[in-house]
This record gives sequence, structure tokens and C-alpha cells, in this order.
Amino acid sequence: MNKATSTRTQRQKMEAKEQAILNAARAEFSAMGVEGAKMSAIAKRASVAEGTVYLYYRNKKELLDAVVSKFWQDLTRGARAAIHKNTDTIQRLEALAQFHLRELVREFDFVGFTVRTRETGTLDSPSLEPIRGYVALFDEIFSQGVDRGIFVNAPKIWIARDLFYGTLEYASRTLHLHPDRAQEDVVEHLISLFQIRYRETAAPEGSPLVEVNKRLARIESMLKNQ
Amino acid sequence: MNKATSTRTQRQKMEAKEQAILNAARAEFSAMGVEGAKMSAIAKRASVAEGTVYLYYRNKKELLDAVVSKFWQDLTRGARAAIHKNTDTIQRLEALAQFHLRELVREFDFVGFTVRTRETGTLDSPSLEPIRGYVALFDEIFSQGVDRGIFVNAPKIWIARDLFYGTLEYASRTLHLHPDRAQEDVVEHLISLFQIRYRETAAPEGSPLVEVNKRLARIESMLKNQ
DNA sequence: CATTTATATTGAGTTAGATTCATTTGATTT
DNA sequence: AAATCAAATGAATCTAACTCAATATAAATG
Repeated sequence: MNKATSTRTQRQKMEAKEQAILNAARAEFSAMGVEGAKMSAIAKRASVAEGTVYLYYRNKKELLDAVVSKFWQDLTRGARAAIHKNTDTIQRLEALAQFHLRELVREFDFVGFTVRTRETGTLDSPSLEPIRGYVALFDEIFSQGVDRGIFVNAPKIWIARDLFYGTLEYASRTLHLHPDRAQEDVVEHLISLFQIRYRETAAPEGSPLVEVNKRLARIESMLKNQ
Repeated sequence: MNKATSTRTQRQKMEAKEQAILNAARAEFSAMGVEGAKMSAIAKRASVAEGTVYLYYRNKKELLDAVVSKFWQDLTRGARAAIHKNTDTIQRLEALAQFHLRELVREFDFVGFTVRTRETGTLDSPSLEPIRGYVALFDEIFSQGVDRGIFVNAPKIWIARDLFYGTLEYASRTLHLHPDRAQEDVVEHLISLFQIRYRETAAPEGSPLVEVNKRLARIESMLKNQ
């Protein structure tokens, strides 16, 4: 057996083991929750000794982070596929929303797991990179919409992003608890917001009612300052 | 010392101890995070023995739940106060959004803590009751708006609710990471969605609104000249 | 191919920290 | 003030994450 071949097979063997551990961890976390998941059980599921897990992941937290990272990587791949069927901005946005909501409801545990990862990770922690990659999908579509002149009255992108993902994540919780409710209603409603709120070209200064409220707010602050 | 008095003082003493433990737990959880918080440290902060904590709370999880419950109870009280200054539906909604966002940014840890509580608690778990009470505030305002005919084109209430709280919770994370960004922008944007998307589209345009604006302009100039 | 060197794996042992419970302390009743 | 009951204590127990000396396996060398 020559050096190149044996090295490759060895490396492959280790990569396979790493995958086995990662899959075992994902199964165990999903089945038992983060607290309930035991490192010994993960090792058993992956058919390795308990100590071996620690050769691949420093500790339980890091293992959870890896599981979460992989989840978002996979999700990004799926979302990209779902988006690419369309070219129209609104349709792409709708496809992303549909996909995102469906997957979050289906794998609801991961919403909670992700919060754990965010809790400790700093802004530039590598375990959050896949989440940023996923979030970037929205940004792509949205700024394309702005470029194309579809969204005229658009807010700062981070505001639209939080609206989009925040609404969907909350809705995923609701839909997880009430499976009888329709996912389509949420998506349709969210998309209608983007259409109605950001497409409005007639009144660049905002609708009459908005103007009235702005004026009232100004008056209020004047009165407060007296 | 008669029976009634001594019983009351004894009960008060225990209630005081329970509060001391709860406050100690809150401080410890906030300072150290859920994993980092040690039951021994909580006991020390509350000036009781470690075992005493377990007389009041079955375990660490239940103690966290109690801390989270209290947080939402206090928040509900604060929100109610913030809302009550207004009678106008839109203004009340704006006040709630403003209050909610500000508090979530300020006590951002509790967003994560609350997820922990939700993870295990079932739909009718008592530890989630205060959260439901808080969420009901939105429902009150929103259905009032529907009753008053302000929201004509409104979706099912749970959809609007998820939009409202989901957007704000996500925005709180963003604002926590980027303190330079303006909370007001988020609130203003969210409220404008409610106004534009849900308001009566076929309302008698122009004249009444124009009159209102004229009148407001007059008030404004009067105030300026003072 | 035998031998040395390097790398990967193992699982028993250690440790930290949550939880328990026999004992003590303090209050209440008779 | 003795008996009874409730509350508090903290040492002992238990569990599960993590470590590390010993062992097995693979790679390199001559």
C-alpha cells in the first residue's frame, strides 16, 4: 500500500468517524434535548469510546455548536435550491419564506439549539458563520429588489431582515404548537407586507395617516419640553 | 404573641426568604448565565444553606422558570403602565412596541432564559402563564383596533401577534449587538406596517384628513410662537 | 518484513456541581 | 417547660462531563 493511498484512507476513516459522531450527536440532542443528551450515549450511538468524542470536539457545547452549524449549512443549500426556481424578486422571497417556515416547523428543536449557540458565541465566532450565510440569502434577494426598483419605500435592510426572520421564527413556534393552522397564511401575509409597504410609490412622504401621526408626535414632544 | 400574629410573621419570614432566593437566582443567572450559575452561589447570595433552596424550588430548572415568570410579570406591569397613557389604538400599540423593545434590549439575557423555559414546559405549564398574560396585552389592543374599525383589513390575530413580537424579539438581538442603531426606527417601521397594511383602504379620502392636517398645522405654529 | 516512530483510541479514574436526607435548630402548642 | 411540628442545615451521595495513562493501530524507515 503506497503512502498516498493509505494516508487518504486513514484520513477518510477519521472523517467518517467525525461524521458518525456528528450524526449521533444530532440524533441524541433531538431525542433527549440539550440537557438530557449524554456524551456517553452519543459515543455509544457513534460506536466509539467516550474519550474519542473529545478528540473531535473539545466539549459538549462545541459538539452542539457543530450540530447547529451543520443544520444551517444544510438549510442554506436547500433554501438556495428553492429560491433558484424563480427570478422574480417577490416570488423568490416567497419561496424563501415558505421553505424557511416549513423547515423550522419540521425541525423545531433547532430553533432552541441555535439560541444556545448564539448565547456564548461572539459576533465573529466561527460557529455562527453558517447562520450568517443563511441570513445573507434574504439580503441578496432584498437588495436585488431594491436595485430593480421593486422596493421603493424600503427601510434599512437590517430592519426588513428582522421583520422577515423574526416573524417566521415566531410563527414556527405557533405552528409547532398548533399544527392545524396554515403555514401558507403566514407566508402570504408576510409577502403582502413587503408588497404593500415597500412598493408604495404614490406617497413618497408616507401615507396621510403617517404624516398626521408624525405631526402629532412632534406636537407631543413640544408639549413635553415646556 | 398570639397565634394569628406569629403565624403571619412566620409566613412573612418565609415569603421574604423565598424572595431573597428568587432575587439571588436572578442575579446569579444574569451574571453567570444558566450553565455558569451555581446553586451553591445562589444559596450564598441569598444567605441560606444550599439545601434550603431546594425547600422552595424543586431544582435548578424550576428556579430558572420562577425567575423567568417573575420577569414577565414585572414586564406586564410596566407595559400596562406604558399603554395606559394613551387611548388611541395606534398610539397604544406604539407604546407597547417601544416598551417591549427597550426592555428586551436592556435585559437581553432573558430572551435566552425564556427559550429554556419554553423548551420543557408544555402548553398549559404554569410557568408559561405570565408570558401568556404579557402576550394578551397585544391581543387586547389589536382586537380593540379591529372593533373600532381602525384595522379593517386585518389578518387572524395570531398572525399579527407573531409579526409584532417576532419582529421585536429579533430586533432586540440586533440592537443588543449593535447599540448604535436606533430602536425608534424599528418601532416606527413596525407601526407603519400596521397602519398601511391593516387600515381601511377604501376610506373616504382627502377632505376630512386635509382638515385635520390644517388644524394640526395651526396648533403647531401656535405652540412654536409661545 | 521487522522495527521504530507517530497517531488514534480506549475506558477507568477524576472532578464539579446538582440533589438528597439524617440531624439540628427554632417555633408553637399543651 | 416538655412535647410536637416545621424549617433549615451541610455533609454525603450521585451523576455526568471531562481527563489521561495505557494500548492499539497505522506510517515510516532501513
